[in-house]
Amino acid sequence: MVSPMTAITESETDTGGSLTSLWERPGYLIRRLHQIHVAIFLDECAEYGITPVQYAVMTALLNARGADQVTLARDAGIDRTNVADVLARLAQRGLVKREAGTLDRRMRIARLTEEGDRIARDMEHASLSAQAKLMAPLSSDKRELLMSLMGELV
Amino acid sequence: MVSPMTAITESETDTGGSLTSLWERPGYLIRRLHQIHVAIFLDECAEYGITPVQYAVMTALLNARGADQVTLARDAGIDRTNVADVLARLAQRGLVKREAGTLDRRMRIARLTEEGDRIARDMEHASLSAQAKLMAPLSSDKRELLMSLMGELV
DNA sequence: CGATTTTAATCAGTATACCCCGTTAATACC
DNA sequence: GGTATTAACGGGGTATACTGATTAAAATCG
Repeated sequence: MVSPMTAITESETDTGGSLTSLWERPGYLIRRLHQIHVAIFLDECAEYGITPVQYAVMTALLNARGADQVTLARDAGIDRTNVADVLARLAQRGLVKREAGTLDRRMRIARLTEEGDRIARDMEHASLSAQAKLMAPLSSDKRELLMSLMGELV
Repeated sequence: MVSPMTAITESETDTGGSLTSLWERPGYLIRRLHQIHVAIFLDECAEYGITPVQYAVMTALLNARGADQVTLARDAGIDRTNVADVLARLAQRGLVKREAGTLDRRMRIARLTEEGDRIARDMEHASLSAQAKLMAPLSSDKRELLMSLMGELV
């Protein structure tokens, strides 16, 4: 019984043959989970004005300082073309700088600026807080279970 | 931490101190899962040219034939303003028609056309196939476990 | 060595998804 | 009655995500 309580029962709506509830399907649950996480993250990190994806890229740059866009895309789990957009936005805000590669001049190596480095580290606690809120309904056992199950699929 | 911002001459990339792996965080796993599901769905339903969200709206319309946009948004788990966009695209393709409500004339009741109804039912197997592909790495026990855990969070 | 292929990045275009604001019309409430 | 409240539309704005096509540099092969 996953019905999202639609209290509207006009004669115009016919809650007739229910095939399969949407919420018994993994895709919808995953999409909703994703929406909820983004909302929580944005709320928690509102003071920084950084989105989850931007934070992913910044964290990837923090771990491997200096990376080309393909490596960055793989590390952060983002499309290659999208990395360029995200980097452009971060660069516009002065959090990231890009230089032409010396070894391979096709590449453009992205690095965090000092401010980008500082913000990325400051946001650590906000990120952890967002995770905690997201997983709050579950016990720690269930959290680990969920993480390992999702890890198997990815 | 290693000295910040030192010129890296030889390799340009410094796989330095790893703080926390991105993939040990729930948000990244959820985002990746979402991306993977969308990709599988689009691939599986390429012949119909229907996106997951469009299919969600169509399925919601299939279960409750005739629904206003607010109800539709809640049932499908989509933003209210976005429902209008999705419905407009579906209406343009002749899969959905919208009529003014009779009981509450503020509402516009959306319904599937015959073609929309047919396509929605035809896509059932493609949707199930996409789910199967997504959850393939897990045993049926683990699938149910994952579903129930995600259900708790949503 | 020259020619082909592969790769990195960019640009253009489309679609989702969320947010804000204001407006209009109809309903519901006091 | 008048006053919220609600449903939808309109516009604009931003960010994610993908598809192509293109350019330039590198690697590979004949």
